[in-house]
Amino acid sequence: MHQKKLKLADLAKLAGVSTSTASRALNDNPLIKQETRERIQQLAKEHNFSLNAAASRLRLQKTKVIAVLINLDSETEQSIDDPFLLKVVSDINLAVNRQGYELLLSNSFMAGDDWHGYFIDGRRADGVIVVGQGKQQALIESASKAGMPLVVWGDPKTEADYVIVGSDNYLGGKLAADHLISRGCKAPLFLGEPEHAEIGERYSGFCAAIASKGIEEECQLLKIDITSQAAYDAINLKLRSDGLDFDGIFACSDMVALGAMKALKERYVSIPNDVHIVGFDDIAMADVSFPSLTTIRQDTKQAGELLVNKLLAQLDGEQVVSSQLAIKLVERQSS
Amino acid sequence: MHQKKLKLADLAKLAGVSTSTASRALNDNPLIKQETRERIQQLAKEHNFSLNAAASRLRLQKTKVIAVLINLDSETEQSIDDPFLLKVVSDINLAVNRQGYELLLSNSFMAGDDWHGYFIDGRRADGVIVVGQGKQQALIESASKAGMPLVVWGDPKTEADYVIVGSDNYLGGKLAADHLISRGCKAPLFLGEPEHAEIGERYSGFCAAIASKGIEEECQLLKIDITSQAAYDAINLKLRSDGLDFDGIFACSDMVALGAMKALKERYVSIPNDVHIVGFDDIAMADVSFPSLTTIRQDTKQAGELLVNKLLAQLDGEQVVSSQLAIKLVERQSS
DNA sequence: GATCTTTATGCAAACGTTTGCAATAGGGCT
DNA sequence: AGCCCTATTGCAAACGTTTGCATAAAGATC
Repeated sequence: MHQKKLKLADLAKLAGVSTSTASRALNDNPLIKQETRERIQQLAKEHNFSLNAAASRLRLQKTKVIAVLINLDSETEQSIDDPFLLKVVSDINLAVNRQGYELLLSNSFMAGDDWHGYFIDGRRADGVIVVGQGKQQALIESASKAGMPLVVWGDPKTEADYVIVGSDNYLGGKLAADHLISRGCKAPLFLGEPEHAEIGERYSGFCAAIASKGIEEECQLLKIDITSQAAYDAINLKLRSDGLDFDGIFACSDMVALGAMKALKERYVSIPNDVHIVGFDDIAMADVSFPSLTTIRQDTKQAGELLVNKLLAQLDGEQVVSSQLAIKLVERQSS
Repeated sequence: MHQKKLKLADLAKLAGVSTSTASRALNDNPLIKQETRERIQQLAKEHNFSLNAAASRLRLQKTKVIAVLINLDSETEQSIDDPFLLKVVSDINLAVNRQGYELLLSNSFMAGDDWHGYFIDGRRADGVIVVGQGKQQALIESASKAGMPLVVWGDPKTEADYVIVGSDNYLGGKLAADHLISRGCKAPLFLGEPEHAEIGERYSGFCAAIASKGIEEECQLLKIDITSQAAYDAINLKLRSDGLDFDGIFACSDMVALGAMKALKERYVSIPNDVHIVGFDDIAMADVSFPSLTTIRQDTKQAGELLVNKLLAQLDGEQVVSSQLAIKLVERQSS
């Protein structure tokens, strides 16, 4: 078993100095003689000493913690299933750590209605990153109004008085449409729910590109949930009722694209000969599927870093604005 | 902006009681008259009051936090890519929350070498759940020896003096092999690295079933990393050098299976006619791939709950032992 | 040698809870 | 009236840091 926990005072006694000196030494305060500092740090290491974070946070009124708030499906309280969002969280985690902060993984269930109260007043975190397309606009709004340091992963073009980081969804939609057209598509189909802000932008970009080629007559929109199952079902249904009246698909996410692909393949629709498909996200699966999936890549690593940096800048009192990540078309076999 | 943060003393003053009464009231302590309790709780709600978690933790010597330690690839410091592990984390999150605890998402990079010191002495968490096949056996061992409350996601058959929760990998391997054989496979191939504990068990179960049918002569093992890319490359290479000298694959994970499937499809090997495939995990993609993937389902929801419950039991001083989760063969088109 | 800097350290208060113990009031009983 | 018992509340200490201010020692300047 473990020996009794050392407190700073014990360490100080061991070193023959006062607690204040020990504290300053561990924090590398230049007020303390270099030599003393090193001696105490060495001693701390030998004894596996660690500061009590609770005490430290109480005294400093800072936690060195960033909370990541994942919007759960409020109906089912389901955990997130979309691999893309989980990847974003994972990359945020790394970025947070690189800055010496810790990551509190939370969700709408824990945080309740008063996010500022829970996280900030409750001294659980210094700031919050919100991830995931929730219907929680109102809660975000009011937390932001209450002065909670906050950055949101979403569509950066959205008008809001809080900071948003996200991809250039409009351009993504445009690129996807241009690509489909360049492949000879005459009757492209958009698969997704444009009411959702990010997807709405993708749809706008998509439509703009389509319109500029004058083929908007033949362009269709199929509103579905952002899951592969929904895409699979929707495409199946559509093929049964309308037949194959489209020759290209732009799916609002890779998971959606893969669901659609499966439905098509089951009915022996050839990809990309009969239907060209473009997805969005570039999750790992996009490269592994057969045929591999052409898609618009979102840079999650950069996203994580940007989200964190902007939040920390806010904590430093800087004025911060929303910003947009570059996206990139990755051509593969499906188109 | 936000009004100045209320402290418990302020709330007490507003209610016309002492701090101690207010504290007890908020914690629903029966020492306080029911009516007073309700009045104070009501008042707290009205003023969006929340207790300072730092102060509370300092006083209580408890954090009500559980840390989840994800073993990063120590070489590349890459974030996790495997959708299955991320799903496990996500389900742990829910289970943790349901118990009224919070989740600190951490990794080997932050925790350093002295996990007990960092998490427990540092009062960052009350206990730790380790996820992910790290080479960190030694660190786990010593943290456990130091008395750190700990549960590990891994292979529960492994001899260890800490508590492990995981699926019945041996049985999973057996089921997979039996299934392949029942489909007429005569020359099955195992895809994965048996040095890894969990995969080793799957391989043992697989071999046992194969041997009982007397076809071990034709059985092959292809050692690869647990990524779809590695599987894709390995199968490609094998087809080129040996030709198609197997008629079934048991992949150590779904991602691996999907990588293998892609390589086969590109060479027009028919699935399941020429080669039957069984994966492991049952990630969302297994159902969406084409053909959909037969696989051994691991129950991540139950895993999350079991991991958390066992950890909390340890915190309550109970004696806890490793345990095994039931798995299930999910038959789909690939076999 | 007296005064002023500079350098290095220690003292003690404060951060906001929780809780053992003491205190008070009210009621029932003899 | 005196006593005990119960129900409810308050006082004050403690959790382990960090930091403004005071102090002490040593060197620099006149």
